[in-house]
Amino acid sequence: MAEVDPQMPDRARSGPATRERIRLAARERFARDGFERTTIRQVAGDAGVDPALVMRYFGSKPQLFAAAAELDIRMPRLAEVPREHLGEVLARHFLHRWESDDTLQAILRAAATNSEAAERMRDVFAEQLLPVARELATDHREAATRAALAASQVLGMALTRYVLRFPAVVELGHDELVAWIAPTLQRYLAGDRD
Amino acid sequence: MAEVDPQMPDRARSGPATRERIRLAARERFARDGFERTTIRQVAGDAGVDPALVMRYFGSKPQLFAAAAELDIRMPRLAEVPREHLGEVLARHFLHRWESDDTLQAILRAAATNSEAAERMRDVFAEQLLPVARELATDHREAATRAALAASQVLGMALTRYVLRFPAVVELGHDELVAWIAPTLQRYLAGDRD
DNA sequence: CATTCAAGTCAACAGGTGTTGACTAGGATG
DNA sequence: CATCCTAGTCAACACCTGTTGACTTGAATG
Repeated sequence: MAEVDPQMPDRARSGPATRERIRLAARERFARDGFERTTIRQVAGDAGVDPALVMRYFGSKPQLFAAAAELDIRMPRLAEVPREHLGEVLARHFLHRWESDDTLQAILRAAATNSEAAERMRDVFAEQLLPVARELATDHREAATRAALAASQVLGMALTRYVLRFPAVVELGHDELVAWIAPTLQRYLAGDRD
Repeated sequence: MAEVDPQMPDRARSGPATRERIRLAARERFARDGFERTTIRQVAGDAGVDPALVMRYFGSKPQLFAAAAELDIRMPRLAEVPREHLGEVLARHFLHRWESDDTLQAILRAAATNSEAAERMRDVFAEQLLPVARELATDHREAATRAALAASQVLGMALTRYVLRFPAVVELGHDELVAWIAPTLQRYLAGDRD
């Protein structure tokens, strides 16, 4: 039977737990420094572990990134949202999503130089926005265009706020940012062209 | 007196010319691969030159990047543009600007991991859009917000089109793209909040 | 022709990288 | 107690990086 706190020297010697500690440390580094500037030795150091253990658990640096960038796409219930408020709900959702953890920042920073990360970013937005656009526009091609345009504004906001850190964007509160951006998303997804 | 074509073995042995060749090769690499993945040896190879010569001319890799990312900010005459067409003129200007050479792509890719490049990107947009916003909004703080929001859409477009290569954005022609984005810029710079 | 000075090359350095394989703890099980 | 398997460490590998200093080339000048 397993003892309760059998006076562990420093930390429990549990496989899955350290694996998760490594994964989170990697996510933070990738989010802050991007793919190439993040080193296995740094991640190992942050997790209090030998670099070889990182390799043992994840196989290679790209695989470590893939694991660190895993994302569960939680979209809000949009069926019950009135069509004219879709832009607002989406703007608020994405803002919260980008700030609740640093997975998306990690993917974005890495995507600038890593084509796998770029592909993952495309997939994320295809899964999140395409269904919404398809429900509003019957034409598939037009729906894809509208979803991508909405993505361009969401990503532009994320880029200027979290990566390039434009002061004027960083200083805006959630409500202000939503007030500015929601109408843009609304028009891209459901509006006319002007 | 200088001979005209004195049967050069391969290329003229001119300092400034090779320096410029190196600078352009570096710009291309930085635009394609970002800062860290670009190596001095690659740039030297592209320019048909020894790596040591790159160092001799530019001093260090960051200084090489700074030289490669030099940009002359050519803004169109905006004084004679009717206020209600500002968005359209700007959208078209930026689209052309991003595609006429790869300097901005180089800065954008590098900016994801390099804080100097991020600062340069902030400066570029401060110089380009702030004056426009200031002419339309008397309040300096509001002008800065409006300029930054316009920047977020321009950069979001550039990111999805040139870096992440969202198919739906890549496939759009200039006119279509302008038709979609111009109203957004117009509203950010000169419109109400909704 | 001899000199000179810029243009350019060569070979090496010191340090950091991802990755590997052999080794060592350490707690549960027989 | 002996065994066994997982968790973890150690030391090294091969390679690539930015950067340096000594050297060579080559064309113009005196």
